Amino acid sequence: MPKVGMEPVRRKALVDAAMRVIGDHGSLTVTMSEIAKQAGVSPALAHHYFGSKEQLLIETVRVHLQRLRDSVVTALRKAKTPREKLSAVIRVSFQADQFAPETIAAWLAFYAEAQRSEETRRFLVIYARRLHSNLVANLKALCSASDAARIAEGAAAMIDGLYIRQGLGSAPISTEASIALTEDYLTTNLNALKG
Amino acid sequence: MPKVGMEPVRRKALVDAAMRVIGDHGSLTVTMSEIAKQAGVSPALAHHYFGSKEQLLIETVRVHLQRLRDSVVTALRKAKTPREKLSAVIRVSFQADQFAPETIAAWLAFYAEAQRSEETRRFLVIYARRLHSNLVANLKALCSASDAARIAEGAAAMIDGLYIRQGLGSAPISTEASIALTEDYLTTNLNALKG
DNA sequence: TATTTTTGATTGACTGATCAATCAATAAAA
DNA sequence: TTTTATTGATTGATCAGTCAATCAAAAATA
Repeated sequence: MPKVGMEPVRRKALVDAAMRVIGDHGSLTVTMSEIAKQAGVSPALAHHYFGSKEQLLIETVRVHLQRLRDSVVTALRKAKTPREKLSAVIRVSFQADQFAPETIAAWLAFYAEAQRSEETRRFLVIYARRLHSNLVANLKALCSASDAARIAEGAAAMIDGLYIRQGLGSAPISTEASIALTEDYLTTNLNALKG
Repeated sequence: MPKVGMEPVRRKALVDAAMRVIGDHGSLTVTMSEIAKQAGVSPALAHHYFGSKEQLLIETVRVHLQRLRDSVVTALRKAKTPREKLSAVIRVSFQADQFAPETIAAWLAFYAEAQRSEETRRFLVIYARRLHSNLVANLKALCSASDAARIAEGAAAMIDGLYIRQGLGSAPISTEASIALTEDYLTTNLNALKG
């Protein structure tokens, strides 16, 4: 079996498996065995590459936030005007894979974990700040800095809130409806300033 | 020691202890021992009264949501006009004890748990629906039913989002700022309809 | 009132299961 | 042969849940 150069392959497989298992389970109290099984390796190998369960979970957060970031960067590049860039940021937040119930469940679990794990919190804070600053940067082209800060705060909260409510699955909102609500928030606020 | 009629006293103590320990710990992976210790009783007694850890946690959610509901009812009674009632609902959501970091951490943990525990989800869904319907009921007095539904959806999402972001502690927002943002959302939307 | 019986409250000690983490051993490439 | 990949077996710790025993108040009885 042992071919050389498996490390990056296994790491990716384990990180992906962790996300899937955590999403299905809706909690971080998943066993290394489950994750390893999902990745098609032994639990011992997971420990070999990550050292500990905690480290694997932290890596899982890091990698998935990195991917999210890449999506945002790509979407921002495609958009031309500030208003289009704002829409792009919103759209990525609600894109299909992010809005899947298991993905939401996983993020929810990580948000809870951030209460305990300093490193997990650090990554989530970086993400939150980036979202905020992307919004502010483009809003500034359309209104004053102080208004931009306020609107960005509200929009970010709304995005996160729509997420958590989607996770509950009480009143399942479609991707389009979520985007529409957030877009509407921006539009209404910007119009109110003009008028 | 044994005085008769301790059951309700112990149940309350354990439910309160659970909330505190979960909040401090930022997770539901707390031991019955910790909870019992915090409540000043033995772990065995916790099992005696609640049967299982899961049942204690479910009771904890139920009791605390009930208290939240009572707060809302009281606040609604004091408010006169629909617009005042909307403000009352918002204010209760962000009232001091609800906005404390440990309380937020606990709710976050329960939201995550709702992915697994049918009963926990049921209670949280009931709360979400009630928040929504309180908002809709009073908005209807100020705008059309369809606008009311939309605005309520946005406001509820914003409230939940401000919560989760507060929990992260990245950009700590004050109670007043959170209330202001949500109020502003309502006002701006209602004005946009009039204008 | 004094004594006995009953019952609710309470716990220490124990058990069985689970799980993260370790390690020594194996197998295949280099 | 040395290095890298991989796992089965094992360990040690943790914890939910159980149980038999204790203690003291209350209720019944004398």
